[in-house]
Amino acid sequence: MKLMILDGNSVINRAFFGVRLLSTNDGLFTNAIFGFLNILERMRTQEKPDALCVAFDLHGPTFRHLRYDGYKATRHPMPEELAMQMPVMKDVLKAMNIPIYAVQGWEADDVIGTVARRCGAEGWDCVIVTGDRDSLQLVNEHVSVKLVVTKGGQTNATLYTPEVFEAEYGFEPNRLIDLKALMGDSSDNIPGVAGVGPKTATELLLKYKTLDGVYENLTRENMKGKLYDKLEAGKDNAYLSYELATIRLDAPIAFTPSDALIREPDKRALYELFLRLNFVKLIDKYNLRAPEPEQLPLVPSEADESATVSAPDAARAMQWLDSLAGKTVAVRADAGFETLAVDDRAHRVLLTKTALGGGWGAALNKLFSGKIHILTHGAKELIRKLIEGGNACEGVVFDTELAAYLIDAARGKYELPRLAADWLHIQLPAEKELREKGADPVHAAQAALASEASAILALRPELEAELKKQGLEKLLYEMELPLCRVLAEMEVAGVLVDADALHRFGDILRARIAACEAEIYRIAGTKFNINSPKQLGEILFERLQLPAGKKTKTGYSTNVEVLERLKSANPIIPVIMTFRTLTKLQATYADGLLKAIDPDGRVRTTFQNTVTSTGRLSSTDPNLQNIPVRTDLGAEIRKMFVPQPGWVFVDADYSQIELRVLSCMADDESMQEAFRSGEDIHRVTASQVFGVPFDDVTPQMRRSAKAVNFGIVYGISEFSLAEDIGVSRQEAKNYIDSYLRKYHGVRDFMKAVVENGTKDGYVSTLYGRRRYLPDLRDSKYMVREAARRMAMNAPIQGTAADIIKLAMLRVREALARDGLQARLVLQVHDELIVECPESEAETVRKLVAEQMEHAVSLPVPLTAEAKIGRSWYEAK
DNA sequence: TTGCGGCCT
DNA sequence: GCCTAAGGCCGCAAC
Repeated sequence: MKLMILDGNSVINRAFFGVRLLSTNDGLFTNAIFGFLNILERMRTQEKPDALCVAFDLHGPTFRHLRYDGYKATRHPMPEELAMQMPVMKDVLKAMNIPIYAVQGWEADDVIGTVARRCGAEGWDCVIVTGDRDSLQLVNEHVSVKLVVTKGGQTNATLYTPEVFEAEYGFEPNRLIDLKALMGDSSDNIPGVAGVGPKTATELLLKYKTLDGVYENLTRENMKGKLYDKLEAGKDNAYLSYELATIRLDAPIAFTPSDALIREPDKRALYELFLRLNFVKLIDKYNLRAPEPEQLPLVPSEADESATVSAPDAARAMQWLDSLAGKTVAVRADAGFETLAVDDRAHRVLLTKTALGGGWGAALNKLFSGKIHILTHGAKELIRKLIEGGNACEGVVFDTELAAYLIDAARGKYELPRLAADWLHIQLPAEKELREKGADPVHAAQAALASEASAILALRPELEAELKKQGLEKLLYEMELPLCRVLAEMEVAGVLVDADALHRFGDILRARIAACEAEIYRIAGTKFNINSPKQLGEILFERLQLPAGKKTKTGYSTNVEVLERLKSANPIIPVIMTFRTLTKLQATYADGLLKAIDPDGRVRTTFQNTVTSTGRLSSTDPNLQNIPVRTDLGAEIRKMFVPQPGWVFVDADYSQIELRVLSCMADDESMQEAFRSGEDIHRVTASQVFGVPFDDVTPQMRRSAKAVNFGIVYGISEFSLAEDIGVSRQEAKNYIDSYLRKYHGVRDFMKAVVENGTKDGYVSTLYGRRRYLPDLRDSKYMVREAARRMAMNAPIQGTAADIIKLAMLRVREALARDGLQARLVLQVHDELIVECPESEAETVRKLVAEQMEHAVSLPVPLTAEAKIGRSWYEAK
């Protein structure tokens, strides 16, 4: 039989420092618990013990402290982030039915030693899992130690048997005590013999076997040089250390190995704990069945005793909807928008196209007339579906997805089951599981949908309280929620793409690509897949013997920078670069865009409003925020984006919005003055940084200043700046230094942002949008530096994102107010594109620029330039 | 699914 | 001495 005992404090410490800090929503960090369980399970799999228990230290002095004041005096206090996890860790172990042993006044090591000895007495084997080498002294034929080591995020364990130990140390395990007695241990503040370190101590032990042996042979002949004096002087300390270093085998615990025989966990309790900790995967791993979801009343509630939900016919539905005026309901739509689950707290109703028949549209119009307060998950999507169906879309007052995004934009995912687990500690019945339980497909889907509606209702107060706590209410109610309507309209509107022109452009590209291909194969002397970085690398750096520069983790790097350096080394390089450009345009933009054109000739993107960690929008399916513009050939694509016949585009973009925002947030008088002067900002910066009169700024100086301006916004490093503008690191450093001397408000701001971010755990935009950056406290330099750059960039980028969102609301409002047909079609971070009848062009141009410029009031002017054109290319 | 490369602000 | 700019999306190759 075999027992495994874990040194709880030691293992949880390893876990804490080995796993990234993650917190649940109530501020509890969970990384150490997660890591502990990982280690526990891995060790359990490897060792297959019959019994399992954990030993912990308790607060307060031990007999060692009483024996020697200095004992562990220099020990670091446990970080608060770890301390808060300890009680929960113990709860988890209790729920797992794993016994915990701890004795006041004794260390976990002594408890472990005692347990190990009792195992031996009963004829059991014992495996000790710990991160602390001290326990190795316990190793014997019955006792082994799994030493847990965390290295670069990887946790590994080495099994120490007597043989392994002796091979490494050269003496038997319990001589470790003698070793420590001689050399001491700085981490426990065990003194040892002054002047004797690991080398001398080991040498002495190899020669004289034990501490006693050393002192029995303490003569000037045996101990050369000052060693004799050192040992002589340190004798008391050595024996004191021997005592302190000895793990006791007689701790006062009631224990026999069979007490710790492995038992089934308390599944219910463990499930609750894992939910609280967000350990969703572990719930599966430990096969913890979810408790039955709470049964909510169904409609007709008295009549329906089964778990399925029934749907009213049109007459009953309309009657019920009438009764909802002024009330609040949660609404959840299915993917096909043929069923809406509506929960008004008293009833859960399914409005289905099938049951309502011709009354479907009327029911929707009543539900979304604005008289009923609607809570939903994914308001933009819901509103888009309603607009597409030509229905009313008023009254949406809360969105659990948007709320969760504002609360923590770094999460990335905000599915309802996850929110329900996090905030309500319930597991939503999934459609799949309901089907497995025997519900027919339709009813399973409907029941799942209905429980989601109920979850929305229950989530609202929770999320609202958190929004209030974080000061995010205005952002939700006055920015994100109203913006859903605007975004939905933009998505529905789409933008016209000239498919014929795109086809013609694709044909031209195809021909040029074929020519490049032939030329590349000719020079290479063989055919290969040029699109494969692997094959291309082999051709360039092996077959053609070009000097390989950077490497990626899978092979040679073949990106533009590498190719750029090789440009003159071989004529194949420029052709490959051209090939890359052409195939990119062909695949992503010509072919890619053609695939996305709807039957009416328009392309409809999805604007994601819960994706970026800074508050920006993103665009997918297709991405219309990365249409080429930089190169002439690429910009051709923009000529294919056209207004409908008789209409024009108005394209307005903010000038230097991020730098203007920075000047305000940093309260930097010099930079603000530069913007108030109305002059070209990069030129002003150049003149100030290089200390030359404005009129003497050379194009080169302006380019450098522009790069520094960009770099500042991104959280600059001199290396990257040097790389970017092609100067020495020293020169780049000089630029940055004189920049920050001139704009010292910016310097102070950056410093403060990082400091506050580290202290608070998050940084904020002018309007209170947060970004959490726990990595600011990471122990690894690189991780911390990356977080610092994010801390410096997020408030700037995020505030600019807030401002253009407000501008979009104002533009939409003003266009409607003035009865114009003009409509927003695209947003590209600092740019708005509006499509309008030719007759409205000039009015709209002025209106859009005006609304953008006055979206917010700042100490510097915000300027927006708006142009009119017959294509995106022309209008920009 | 991951890695690379490349397009945008 | 670390190895270096923020935020995205997508196509292709290769596993």
